Amino acid sequence: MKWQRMHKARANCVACPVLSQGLCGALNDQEALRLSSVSWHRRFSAGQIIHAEGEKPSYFCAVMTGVVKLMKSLPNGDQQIVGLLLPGDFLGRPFGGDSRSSAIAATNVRLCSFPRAVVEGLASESRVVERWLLDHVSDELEKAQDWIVLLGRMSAEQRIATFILSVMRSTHFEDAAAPKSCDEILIELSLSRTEMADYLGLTIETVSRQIARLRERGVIKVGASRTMIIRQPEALEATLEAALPGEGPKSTVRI
Amino acid sequence: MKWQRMHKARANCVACPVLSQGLCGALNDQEALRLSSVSWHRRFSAGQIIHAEGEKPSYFCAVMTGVVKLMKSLPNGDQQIVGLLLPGDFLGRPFGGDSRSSAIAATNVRLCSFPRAVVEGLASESRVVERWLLDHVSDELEKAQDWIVLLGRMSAEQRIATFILSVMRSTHFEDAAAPKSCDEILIELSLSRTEMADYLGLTIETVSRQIARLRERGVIKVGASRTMIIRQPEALEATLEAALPGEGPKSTVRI
DNA sequence: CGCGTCATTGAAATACTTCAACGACCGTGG
DNA sequence: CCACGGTCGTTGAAGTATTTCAATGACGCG
Repeated sequence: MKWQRMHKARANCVACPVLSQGLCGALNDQEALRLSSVSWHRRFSAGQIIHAEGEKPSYFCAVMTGVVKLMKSLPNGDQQIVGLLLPGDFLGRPFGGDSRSSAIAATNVRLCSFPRAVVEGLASESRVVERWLLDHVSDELEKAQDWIVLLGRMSAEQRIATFILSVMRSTHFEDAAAPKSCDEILIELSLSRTEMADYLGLTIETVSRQIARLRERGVIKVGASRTMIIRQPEALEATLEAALPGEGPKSTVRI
Repeated sequence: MKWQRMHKARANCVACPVLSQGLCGALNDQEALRLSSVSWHRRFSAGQIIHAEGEKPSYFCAVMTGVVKLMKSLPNGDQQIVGLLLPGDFLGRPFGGDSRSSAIAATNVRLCSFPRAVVEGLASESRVVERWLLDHVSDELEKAQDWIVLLGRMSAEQRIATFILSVMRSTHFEDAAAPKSCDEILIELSLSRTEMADYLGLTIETVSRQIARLRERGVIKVGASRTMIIRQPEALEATLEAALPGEGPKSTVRI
């Protein structure tokens, strides 16, 4: 397995999440070589603009480490995060025009960049590349639809709980297979309070208060520098089942 | 027979919006023939379930006429519309598994249905089909991101204004080219108040009240059966520019 | 030490929801 | 034909979750 992968890519791709989870894993040797020969790495520190709204990006980027936020601004200065990119995710719309949102590093970020033309050429020639792109965009669409539900129908408490759980699951996904009894789960939020507010459609104060309430209830323990310890994951999940007590969820389909 | 059919589509495709705006327009003669030979039309009346959340749809559908709503339900019975499909749009995730939302006819609907396998086969073989799908899903993602901004950051008044404007633009798009002086624009909402509420992340009462306010201000005139006349489109647009009076939009990029 | 950013907390304001009642419309059946 | 019940939309009054405004504390850095 590992041996086979060694052929696929250059040495510095071996430990790259883009290979294990992202686009590069879908490539054959020839394609991987072609792509890696024109790729280069870029670093951005937290807060730096990777590219601005309205610009046509001249390259595609795969996220290697860190978190990238996609933001939109309103005329009054409000901002809304419309997506978060994690390692393995892709930045830039294939065959698209100007970007409709700006991409900003939420943490320190390492990107693997490829010229637009090369990726588009690869996609036009390779069935698997175009298929991977289609699947990836479809996944992003489904995530966006989940977020629409969150923003449209959830209370502040539920939004916070959802966010914490999603961060937990994205970093401790192995717990699903092996439910260790270590019920003290340490997570790193990687977002400031302001960014959480922009992501969850709340104000910074509401975010702070809801986190304080969870802390007071003993559900979480807030650590320094955007870390937190989850002591009662069930309590977080319980807030999401907003069904009325003593009554199952209404199964009536509204027409 | 065969020679006579070498034009792009069957007779009943001629006036079809899927041909002019949707997938079928991207096909060559051979592909169009292949697809149309296995397609069949279905009708749904308003409120009927086209397919349910969690099921794997066995066919893809293109919307010919009417509006389809994609909905998600919460355990407490709340619902949220996560997308609206208009004529030319496509229903069903290519190469996807179970549907993550249910599709319900919002109005009377006519669909053109194709077996999954045929569309997937076509996409695997034809570059343009897969490209069209990619572009279409990417468009849907961008629309979803715009909706995230609406749900995350807009007031009820702004949501209503945005919705009315979007309906107006989708039916009177030609006005952009030729700004006729007929400033009485008649639109058909094609959504009930309940559906508007589910779409905009509000309650039915709030929707009703906001529409009443617009009517009282003379911005719109509410007609029967989900129609309305827009008298001051500028007023609707003005509510979206929520910039503070006498002051331009803040251009400071928050980090 | 002082300064800036970020987070927390309190009190007041408000936008939206919830609860409740009523009116309009429409097909059904007497 | 009109009375009846159903759905849908409107409106009012009360309640509440969240925002807004404002002040303070914690932390890192020159």
